[in-house]
Amino acid sequence: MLPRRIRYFIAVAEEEHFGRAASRLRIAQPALSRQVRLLETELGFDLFERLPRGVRLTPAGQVMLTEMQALEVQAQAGVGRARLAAEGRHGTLRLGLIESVAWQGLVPDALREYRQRVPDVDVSLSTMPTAPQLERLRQRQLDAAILYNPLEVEDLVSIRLASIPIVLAMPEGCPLLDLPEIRVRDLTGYPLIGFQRLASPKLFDDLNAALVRAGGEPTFISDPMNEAEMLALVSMGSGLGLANAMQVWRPPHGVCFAPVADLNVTQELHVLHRRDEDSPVLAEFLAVLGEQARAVGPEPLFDAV
Amino acid sequence: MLPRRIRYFIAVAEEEHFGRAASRLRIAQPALSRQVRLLETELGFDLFERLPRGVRLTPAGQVMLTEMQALEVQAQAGVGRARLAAEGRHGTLRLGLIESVAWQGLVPDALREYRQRVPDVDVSLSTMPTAPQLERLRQRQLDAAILYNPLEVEDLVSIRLASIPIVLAMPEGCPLLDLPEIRVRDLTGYPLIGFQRLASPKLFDDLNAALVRAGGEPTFISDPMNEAEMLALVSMGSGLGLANAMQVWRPPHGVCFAPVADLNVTQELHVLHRRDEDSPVLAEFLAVLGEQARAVGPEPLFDAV
DNA sequence: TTGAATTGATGCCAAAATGGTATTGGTCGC
DNA sequence: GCGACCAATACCATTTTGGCATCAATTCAA
Repeated sequence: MLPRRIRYFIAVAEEEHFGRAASRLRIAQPALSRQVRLLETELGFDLFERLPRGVRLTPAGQVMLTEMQALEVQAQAGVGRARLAAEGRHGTLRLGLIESVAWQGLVPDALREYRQRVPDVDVSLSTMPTAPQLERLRQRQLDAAILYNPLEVEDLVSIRLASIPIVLAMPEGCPLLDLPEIRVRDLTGYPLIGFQRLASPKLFDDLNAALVRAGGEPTFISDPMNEAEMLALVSMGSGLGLANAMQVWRPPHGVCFAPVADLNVTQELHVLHRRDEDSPVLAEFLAVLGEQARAVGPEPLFDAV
Repeated sequence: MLPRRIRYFIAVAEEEHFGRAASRLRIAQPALSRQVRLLETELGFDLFERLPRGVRLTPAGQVMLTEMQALEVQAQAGVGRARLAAEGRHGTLRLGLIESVAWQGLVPDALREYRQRVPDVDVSLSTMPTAPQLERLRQRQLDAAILYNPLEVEDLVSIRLASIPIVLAMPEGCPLLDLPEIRVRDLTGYPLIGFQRLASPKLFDDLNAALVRAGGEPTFISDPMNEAEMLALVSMGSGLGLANAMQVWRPPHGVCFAPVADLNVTQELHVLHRRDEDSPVLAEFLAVLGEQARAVGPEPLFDAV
């Protein structure tokens, strides 16, 4: 990865002998002689002293040799790093995700496995809501996004990773906790804390449909901006909430979770990336994520609750 | 000073556009296209993503760009240093010298001036006796040697720098110090400390001849190995010594120096180098030495005593 | 002292690499 | 759909590089 003439110079300088250098380079001696002469002409100063018998490096030649040998090493290393990047074993993976998925389970497991497999890749994590993730993904500020229920992402590739069930969030001491099994009907009479449809339209609609179908009569008493706010209200005893099962791993103080037997609503965890993105760094990450998703199974968190 | 294809790659990567890169490189676009393709084939991985409109660097290409830009800088710098060396403004000057000449006067002045003039040259000083200096000079372990009265150096170039007078070394309180002028005859009766002829044959012979000619009757009482040992004996009050005037600048404790008016013996300070040595680093150093020698004059140290 | 051996340089031609012009194929914007 | 844009391809010219034979200078040995 150095110019031919420089490689030739290094060979002659190391051998201090045109003949030996030529055979080492597998070219004829006159050709080598000429290339070195041309290099000297190009540089404007001599690299070798021509002695009656053999050659010797000039002081400038000695400096040149040292410098060019160092350059060769750096060139090799540089190409090596580029090759690692081409193989996905070096580079940067910019990953956006919903905060709660990073706590436990599939995503952190996959990240741990990925870092172990390709330790030279820098993984940059940014937790943010769905909309900003999609925006940054399209703007090439992220390489992949992990979020729930993606909508209007025909321009992106979306891979389903897992179904995360919806669980009931109750304040401590809630009578429902004593039931062997909670069903939708049991919720009748309790105030329910909802959320703005805008925050997650599909979940909102799924929940409403499921609650009605199961014979419940949901009474939503407020609509906080996000899941954390909702859980805060639950914790204050304002009512019950329906939350993503991932919250189980970091229950807010004074909040208990339990599955609702006949509420068959899930959030679909997806990983998304640009359709034109073919980086091996990303490909490897997607592969690891896929393996982990298959290993964990389709509904990993129900049992854990 | 990088392979053509690498330079081309850098241009295209920086422009992210083959047409612009081609005109910047003053070649036609198809030629550039082909060279980049060939580079990719050679490397075994792609550097650019070909989009319907324009190109974009792959992750490997981005790494490659960074690496190759750094390489270009290092290559430039390396050739620059070699060029400096060719102009004598960079490199290494390995100088051997007799310890005492480095203390004051011509040699340190010249070194100071030289370092100021060509600050990029590393000067390596080794103080050693005459014989090892000549040996190492011939073995190319030194570039120049500064010593007294060189003999049998027909294979080397020898340039006379200065005549250093011989002065009388006396212990403190010596009665001779009260004389307005010391002459050889005054030394009669004092024990004289000599030195082994082998250490400096010419000085030994010169001194003997001069002492006899001036009517003295030298009585040598011992023959130490070198000047430092001799001065130590003088300091102990064992007798008087005849020393190189350079010693004046670092008088051993309890030793006083004075010229001997009618002892017209000098040591000739020479700089020597190999006959085949044409390094600009050396040439510049010799020039500085020559200037300093002319500036200081033929017998600089007599006045200083 | 002479002749063989060694070593790098030179002359000449062949091969390979590189460059230029014309053109194609694909996509975008109007 | 038409023109503009952009890179790729085809084909030929030019430049660079390589090989072979030979030379020139010097060394070494007989």
